[in-house]
Formats: sequence, structure tokens, C-alpha cells
Amino acid sequence: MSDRSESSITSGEDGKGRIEQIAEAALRLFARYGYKRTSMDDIAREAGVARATLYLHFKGKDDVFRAMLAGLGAQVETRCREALATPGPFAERLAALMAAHHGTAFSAFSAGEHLGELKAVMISIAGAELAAFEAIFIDLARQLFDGAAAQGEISIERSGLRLDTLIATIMRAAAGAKYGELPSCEDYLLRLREIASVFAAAVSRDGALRA
Amino acid sequence: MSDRSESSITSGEDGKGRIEQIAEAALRLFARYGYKRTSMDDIAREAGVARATLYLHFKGKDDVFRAMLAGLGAQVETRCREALATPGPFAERLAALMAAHHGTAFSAFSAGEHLGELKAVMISIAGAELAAFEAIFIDLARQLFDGAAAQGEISIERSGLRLDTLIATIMRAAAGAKYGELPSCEDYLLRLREIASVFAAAVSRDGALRA
DNA sequence: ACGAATTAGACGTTTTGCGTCTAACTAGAA
DNA sequence: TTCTAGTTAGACGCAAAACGTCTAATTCGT
Repeated sequence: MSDRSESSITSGEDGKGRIEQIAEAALRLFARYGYKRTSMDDIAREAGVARATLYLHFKGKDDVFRAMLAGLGAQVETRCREALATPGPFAERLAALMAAHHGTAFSAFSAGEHLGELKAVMISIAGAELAAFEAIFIDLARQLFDGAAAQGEISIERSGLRLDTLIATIMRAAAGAKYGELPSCEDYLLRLREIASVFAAAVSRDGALRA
Repeated sequence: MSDRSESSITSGEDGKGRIEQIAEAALRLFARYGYKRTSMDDIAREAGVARATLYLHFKGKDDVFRAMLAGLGAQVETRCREALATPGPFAERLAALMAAHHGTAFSAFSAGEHLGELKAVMISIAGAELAAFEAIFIDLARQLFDGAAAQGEISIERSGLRLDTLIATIMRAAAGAKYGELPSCEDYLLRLREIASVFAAAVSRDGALRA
């Protein structure tokens, strides 16, 4: 019951329905305090809603978390498509795509130091959403590489890897940029740019890399 | 038992004893998450100590809180005395004293948005420590005003208030500077400077205020 | 007046946290 | 070695909190 389907969002106080409203409140709290330290009561209060209302729309705390991830995924997808729609050299577009995807996700959670816990929770209760989240990037990155290759701007073969592997490697590099001392949001975005320029150079047709 | 007295601090891993070590860990967590959201387990982990060790030195969570406040009070007192030891015009010294007292306390807790809860906890379980905390400022401010008045630099009577009342008013103004939208640490320090210049002008002997 | 959405609040259950306690471990001093 | 003080992991009972469910009352747009 109350399957959190695309039911209504009938009225909406200021344009957004209850579900978005609650998911956004949950995002703020999860980012700041982590999953365990955030109670349903906290979420209800932050969303300005009765606790019972949460259970009208969600099955439980894990369901709220999944909805929050899905909402974040939608936002990330929008930004990624905007980034891809912008013309420019391949290296720039790759950097923009990475910033839109990994950077948006990172900055959403950078209000606290709970990336580790949140990642663990994602894996354990939101595997599907996490996969969808990554699929967004894989799909759009493939479009970017394929398009640039078709126009002769880059040569994927030059990297010595298949496109699948190349993209998977990018994602692992972006994930790795969070390890060790947790970087600030700006530092993380800078590291993403550095990764992007390396990968762009690896497939550049002329071998010359413009900064 | 384990009266948290000035027992030993016998060895000390890097100069600070267990009690300071734990109190500082507690300060970090209380500032970031608030009192209720911080468990004894969290404090033990943050301090790198077993949970049982907490109860060797403190009676309970409230006792840890009080010790943390006392430690903060000691730090504030040090900074206040340093500020008072520095020569300069009265207005500057008052501003420095206020920054040392209220600013230090504020910045210690500015890592989160839990000033309200922490203040309430202070009142309910640490009234004595809170009073001592304020007494530090009252005492030193009195020294500052009396000294400047004795040297003819200021005229307390000019303000139309007794010194006690004047100082109490300063403290209320400093407290009020936190109300409404919680300011950033820099903004709060700026507001303190503004308050200091007003009060300095109120007792200035020549009536001219230098910025 | 009707119905859909929301609300406060109570409920039983599960989980978490508190404070206590014990037995074992470590390290320095005698 | 032995003694002692400090620490530790872990278990315990109890209290508080959080979870998820439910109901009766309320709001609000139509």
C-alpha cells in the first residue's frame, strides 16, 4: 500500500508535491547527520509535516532514503543533459559531464562527513537506485564518446581500451577522488577536472592536450 | 565515586590527560550534532577510548557536558586575560575582550546549528558552569572599565548607568547578536565590534569616536 | 456537504542508549 | 616477579527513543 508511485502531486504548496518536499528534507538531514542519526520524526519536522504523513507516502525510512536518491538522480540527470547539450571541445564536455554527475552528487552530501555511511546504506538498501544512478552517467558518457568519435574528434582505440572499460575506469577514478582525507567540494571538482583532462588526452586524436 | 576532581593527569599521551581528551572530543560532537544526538558511545569513539573509561572519569553524560564547559571556560579565560594584557585605546581593548569571550564561545559551537539546544542544556544541567563562564567576563570587564576610568580615559558616569548595569547590558547585547538568522562566525565577530564601539562611545570622555 | 489529504496522538514492538559491573589486559614501580 | 592503577571488551537490566500501525478528528478544495 502507498507504493510511492507517481500517484498525484495534485496540489503542491509551492509547486512541489509532498513526496519531493519530504525527500528534499530527508536529503538535507541525511547529508548533515547521516542515516542512522536521522529519525523519521526529524524528517517530518524538517519537511513541516506530520509523522503520519510520511507513512502515507513511504513504506519506511529506507523507502524515504530510496526516494531521496531517486530525486537526486533526476536532478543529476537534468544537469548532465544540460552539460552534454553545451557545445565545446571534447575535454571540456567530458569535464562538464563529470562535474554535473559526480560533482552534484558529492556536493549534495558535502554538508557533513557521512559519505561513508551513506554509501554503505545505499549499497544495502538502495542497490537498484544506485545502479540507476550510475547508469545515467554510463549512458550519457557513451553518447559523448561515440559522438566525438563519429566526428573524428577523438579516437577511442587510441586509449587501448574498449569504451565500456574506459567509462568504467572514469567512474572508478571519480570514486577514488573521494578517498583519503575527504576533500572540500571545490577540491573534489578540481580533481574531477584533472581526471577529465587525463582521459581526454588518452583519446585525443592529435595527441596534443590543450589546457 | 570518580568525582572528576583534579585527581591526577599522571602521564598524558601527548601532554593532555584523559579528562581533557574526552572533554575536547565531546565538544566537537556536541557542536556538530547537539547534545541529544550525541551518545556516550560516540564520545568514546571520538576520544579514542573505551566507553567504560568515560565512567571512570565522569558520572554521566551531563558530567561530561559540564567538564566540556569548564574546559571551554578555562580557554576563554586565558584568551580574555591575553586580550586585557594588550595595551591600546579603550574601545579596542573592549572589542578584544568581547571577541575573546563571546567570540571564542560562539566559534566553539559554530560547527553546527545547535546553539539553541546547547544553551538550553547549559541552563538545565550546567547552571553553575554557565554562571562561572559569565563571571569571567564580568570580572575582567570590570577591571577594564575601572582601570580606564582611573586613568581618566573614560567616564562611566557619562553613560548614565552603574558599572554593573553597563556590563550586564553589554552581555545582553552580545547574546542578542546571535538571535534571528544565525550569523556566521565572522558576522558575529563583526557585530561584537559594533557593539563594542557603541559602548565605548557611551563612556568616551571627549565624546569623539574614532573608528 | 462531500471526499481526499492531513493531522495529533496513542499503541505495541524493536532498537538504542545509559549506567553498572566483571574479568582480563597493560604498563610502570617496588 | 608482584603489586597497583588505568584501561579495555563485553555483558547486564532498565529506561528512553524510534519504528511502524492505527484511529478519530480536522482541514481544504470542489
